[in-house]
Parts: sequence; structure tokens; C-alpha cells
Amino acid sequence: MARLSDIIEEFIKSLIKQSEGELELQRNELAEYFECAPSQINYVLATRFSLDRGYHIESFRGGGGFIRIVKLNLDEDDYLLYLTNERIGVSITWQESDDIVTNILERGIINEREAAIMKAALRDKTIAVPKNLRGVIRANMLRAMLVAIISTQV
Amino acid sequence: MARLSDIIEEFIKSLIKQSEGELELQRNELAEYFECAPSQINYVLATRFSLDRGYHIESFRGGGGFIRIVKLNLDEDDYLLYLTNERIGVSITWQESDDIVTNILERGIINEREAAIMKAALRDKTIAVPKNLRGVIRANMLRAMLVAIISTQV
DNA sequence: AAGACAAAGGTCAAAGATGGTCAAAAGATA
DNA sequence: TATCTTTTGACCATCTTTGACCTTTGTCTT
Repeated sequence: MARLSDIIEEFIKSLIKQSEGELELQRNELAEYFECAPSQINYVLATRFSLDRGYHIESFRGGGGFIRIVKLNLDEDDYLLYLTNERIGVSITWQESDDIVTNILERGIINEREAAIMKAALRDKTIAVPKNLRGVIRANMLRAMLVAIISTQV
Repeated sequence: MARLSDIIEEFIKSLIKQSEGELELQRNELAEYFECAPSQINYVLATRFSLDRGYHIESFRGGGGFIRIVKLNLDEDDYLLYLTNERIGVSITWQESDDIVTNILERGIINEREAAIMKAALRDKTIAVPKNLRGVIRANMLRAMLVAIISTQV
């Protein structure tokens, strides 16, 4: 776990926690602080603060420009319906599905064990079919499991 | 004269013992340490740390990638291990998998919701691939989910 | 107001860092 | 010798890091 991206991720998350869900930062400043390429900040934002992980990013260029990160707090039921009806299309990657499951775990919609069961089923190794088919099966699986969760909700 | 694979096996086992059942290691680092081909590490993992022998392996590629080895709890999960290693073969029908899930629900190993999630994933409709492949995927899925259950058991 | 320049941030593809797979070669064993 | 196991290496898949080049906005000068 020596990845710089992970370290930057944790740093940003701690800042978000301190500022209660919303944060504004400057890309170049952060890049200088971590002695990395500015574009690495974009990479961290794209991979660790994606919508699937429950964040929203806005940015503003020009002098005085900045990046705003907002931790989203949506209604559980709406979010699950959004996932099954819109987000999960005909195909989905492992990374995306993994992010989504982590996200609903963090929102308290499912527990650790349910998340572990779902993630196990969604792994590439589990779905051992040609690549083009794999994403399609995974989308079906994730959707089916989410529907099961929705219908067992109390 | 002990074979290298045996030496590596013992080495890894001692690390697992030290870290109480769960270990993360880097393939290239280990290969360098033992001055062997990286793929020999895969060989050791495949032959000595298989599910049959009570281990679960997960790996992550890319910069900072690593391999996680989890020693499963053999004593308490006898029945589950029988399922993963013997009962579920290379292929399984929907009916069989559904019965197995119902069975572990009735034994109190999983709860209603976990059963619902698993059954949703195992349905024919979810695994929309040619019939001959379907049973194979289902076997992988059921096994993977059961392993997840074993390793999240407290 | 127009133009020039500075100060952000964005994109994308190449290079780097891991790990995986598979089959052939080498070695051990029956 | 025949067969089984181990070792190796060539080629593949995925994630991370870096850098060259682009776009947008603000400010200063004329």
C-alpha cells in the first residue's frame, strides 16, 4: 500500500472529514505538496472520488481556479433505483461494480458480509467467460443482487 | 534436497502464522528474494495454498499491486468447505445451487437477505450465457460466495 | 475595448510497475 | 523408461505515474 495515489486519497478524505463533506482545493498546490505531476491529482479524483464512490467534482479554471469535491448524501431508495435503472447499463467493469458495492456498504445499505458476498461474485476470476460477455453478466448479476436487496428491505 | 517450492511454501506459512491468518505480499519481491522466476510464486500459490488446502487468494495488479492470502478457518467451517471443495464441481445446475443455498439458510449459516442475494445471482436469467458455460459460471459464483462467507465468519 | 500574458485546470497517450497464464524444458520419482 | 512435478520464460492484463499539449479565465497595458 505504498501507492502515492492512495496516500493522496487519504489526505483528501481527511480534509473532507474536517470540512464536513465539502472541500475546495487547488490542483497545482496539492501536486507541489506531494511532489507529483498535476495530472496525478486528476487521476486520483477520477479513480477515487468518482460518482460511483459517492462524490461529485466541480472545477473552475483561470486565475484563482479551484476544484470542489462534494461528498454526496442521497436517499437510500432513490439511489438503489438509480443504480438498477440507470447506472448499471448492459455492461459494467469490475472496478465500477466494486466501487458501487463499496459505496452502498459505506452508506450502510448493506453490511460487510453482504458486500463480501457480492464482491466475490463480481470478480473477473469468478466470471470466467470471454471479456465482452463478462461485463454483461456482471451487470445482470449486480442488478439482480440489488433488486434482491431492495425487496428484502424492511 | 528440499525443493524450492517447498521452501517458499514454508516461508509463506511462517509469515501467515506471524500475521494471524492473513498476509499480503508482493510477487516480484518474493521472487527476487528467492532468486526464482516470478511465475514460480504463482505455482507455489496454486499448488500449496489452494482452496483444497484451506486458503483463499486474491490479487491486484498494477503499480503497488499485491497478493493477499487468507487462511480459512478449517475447524468451524467443515460443511462449507465440503461444499466448496467437493460438492460443487466444475459445473452445477440452478436447482442444485438453489438447494444448497436453502440448506445453509436453514442451518443458520446465512440469513434471509444473504440467501436472497445469492439466489438472485445464481438464477439462469442472470447468467445469460450459452447453457454449457452457465453451469460452470454458476459453480464459480457459488464457490466464491461461500468462500466469502467463510472468511467473514467471526 | 483589444490584445498580451499569466494563472489556473483538462486530456490523453506513453512509460512504468505489478501480477497472470500457459506451454515447454528440466528434474524427480515410480 | 514413463509419468508426474517443478522451474522458466515469453507474452498478456491491469493499474499508476508522468509529461507534452490544450482550454478557460483573470489581469494588466495600451
